[in-house]
Amino acid sequence: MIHNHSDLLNKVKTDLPADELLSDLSDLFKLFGDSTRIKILFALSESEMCVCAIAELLGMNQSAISHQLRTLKDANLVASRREGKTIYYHLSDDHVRTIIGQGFEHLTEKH
Amino acid sequence: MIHNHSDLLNKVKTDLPADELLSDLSDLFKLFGDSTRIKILFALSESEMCVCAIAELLGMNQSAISHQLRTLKDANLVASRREGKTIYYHLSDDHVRTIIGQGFEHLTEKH
DNA sequence: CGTTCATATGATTTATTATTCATATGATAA
DNA sequence: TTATCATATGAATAATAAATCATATGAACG
Repeated sequence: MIHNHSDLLNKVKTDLPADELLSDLSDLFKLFGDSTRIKILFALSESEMCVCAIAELLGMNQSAISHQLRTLKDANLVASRREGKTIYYHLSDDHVRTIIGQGFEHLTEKH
Repeated sequence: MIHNHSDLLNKVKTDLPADELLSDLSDLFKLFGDSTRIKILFALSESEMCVCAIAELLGMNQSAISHQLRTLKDANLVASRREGKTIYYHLSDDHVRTIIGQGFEHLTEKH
């Protein structure tokens, strides 16, 4: 750490957002960083779905899906409505589609 | 799983990308889903930096930063060049900025 | 009511991953 | 060549989190 970069450090340090914001940001991306959740979000970007439909679509058990839906709901990425015994989930806003779309572009645009 | 949603399932199933692609997508987001890596990427979006500068900026030891840079390099999110004993890292393309920007927007646009 | 269906939840197990420590590599300069 | 500086790497530890199992909740309907 001898070699000098204090000028650069000061510059970057002032531009870097607060730790808490960066932590929130990584927490957000973490939600997209699991294949089960990405599949759920992708499915919901097509259509509102109930829990057991998602479970059947992904070939996973109901409990696992419920846990992940809870995570996504706590983060306000999805919302739900009840209709009798069934609970339907949907994306809570369009940012989810945009973020996934950007990731997709990154993957597919690479040669 | 008695209640019927096979029509919906068939529709969504055809639109859902292949498992491998969705897995790649979550792997991509996973890289942004760690606060150390997000900080590194953010810093590099300001300026090319050497390893020890990043370590000093984040208040972490050199080894931890090196390990994370390796992860980011393996995923082609960052690239490096050598100048004498020093190795400078930079973002490998603009998608990184775009993806982080989208996440940022999502966070800040919420009331 | 009690039963059934759809979903949620808590606890446990299992798997994954970030950081640390010690050491290796690789370039430079004396 | 030896010493030093900057970085990389392997192994081990520690922390986090996903899936599973068993069970709880809560609505509808006989």
